[in-house]
Amino acid sequence: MSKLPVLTKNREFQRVYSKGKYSASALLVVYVLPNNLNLIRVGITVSKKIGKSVDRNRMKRLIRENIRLLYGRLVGSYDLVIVARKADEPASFDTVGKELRYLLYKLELLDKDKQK
RNA sequence: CGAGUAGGCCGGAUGGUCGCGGGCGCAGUGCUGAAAAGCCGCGCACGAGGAAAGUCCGGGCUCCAUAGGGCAAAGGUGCCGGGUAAUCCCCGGUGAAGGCGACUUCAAGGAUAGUGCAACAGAAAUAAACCGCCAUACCCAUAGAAAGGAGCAAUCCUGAAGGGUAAGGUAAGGAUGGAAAGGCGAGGUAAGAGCUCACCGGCCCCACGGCGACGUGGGGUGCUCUGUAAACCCCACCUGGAGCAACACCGUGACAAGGAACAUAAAGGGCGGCCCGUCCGUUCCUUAGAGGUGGCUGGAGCCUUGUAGCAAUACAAGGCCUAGACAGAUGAUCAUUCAAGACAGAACCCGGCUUACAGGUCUACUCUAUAU
Repeated sequence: MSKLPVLTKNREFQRVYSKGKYSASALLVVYVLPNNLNLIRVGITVSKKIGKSVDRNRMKRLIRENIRLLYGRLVGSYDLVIVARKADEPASFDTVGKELRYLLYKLELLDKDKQK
């Protein structure tokens, strides 16, 4: 599998926020905007509201790992921005994965037939 | 054995599978390219901390200012000596305070340069006679009196020599206070007072020891001297400003702003689906610098040994290369194990300080008890 394509520029994030659709759950918000690159790019944002840098890094890693595992099942040509929301307890790998699958399915990005 | 003091070290471990970051090597054609090279692929080892944190000090480095120097302002530092690139840091001392002790703590110059402040309490707060004590003069009293206490009063109670007034003396005593006119004892006196004396303390001088802070000893001086300088201030010394988003280079002309011309209302689109509402036109010019590369890790570097030094540290020899990202790399899962894992994530780099921290471990020393 090739490297995970990511969003890097602040401009791209702003475009997805302002023009894209979104869906939210307890821990996450996912923004989606179609692009014409014929691939799916992902950006992850964890603000300082989440906690100290150790907690923010932890959250990012959990999201990134889950995206990596789900990437082969994503269909279409989109830019995604995943925003972490403030939680009372530190999230586990499984709850992040569960919410992410739920949100992506709601946004019709997840192909249910392509189960591994 | 128990209680304690000081300092150092570690900060879960091992293995499997999948994955990430930069580096090196390979293949050289699957893609881009004229090439260099890049992407992709394979392999290899490496990949967060003792505080990476707070950004509180000190430097390196970069740009700006500056002939050199001085003065002033502003800020900082403040016992002595040493260390260092440098410091408000470190080491070794001195003094003071605390502890039986190992040891710990200290923003430790100047209060006769000047100014300010000292609440409350207390008789009085930088200077003092409110009470008390005392001799003198006058008056009352010297026997159930005067004065004192109880009672509206008559009167009763206590009890045996004193009491009141005046103008004085006196800082020994007085439930205050952070601080009360050096402390304590003796002499002295009407009562007292450094008034006199011994000891302690203060101040001044001398000698000796020490580079010095200072210490020890001797002599002199009765000594009128409150605290506060993290209050102003005085004295001595130090300091140009801004920071890696610095700065240098390559560079597209994005987004945006302003102006001019055309159009000014329809369609369409965004604001999660609908309604309402609201926003969005095109061309040219000017201002604008998207993006990328370097800076970016080999350095006041780390380890070992030796020499000098009480030490901080310096020097020498040998060995080592140990993160370098730019939406920002350490994760997921399985197994085993133990003491069941705290605080916490590099962002130009060092030296310090401060703060946070589960637990483990080592060394030196002190005290007490027991035993020998």
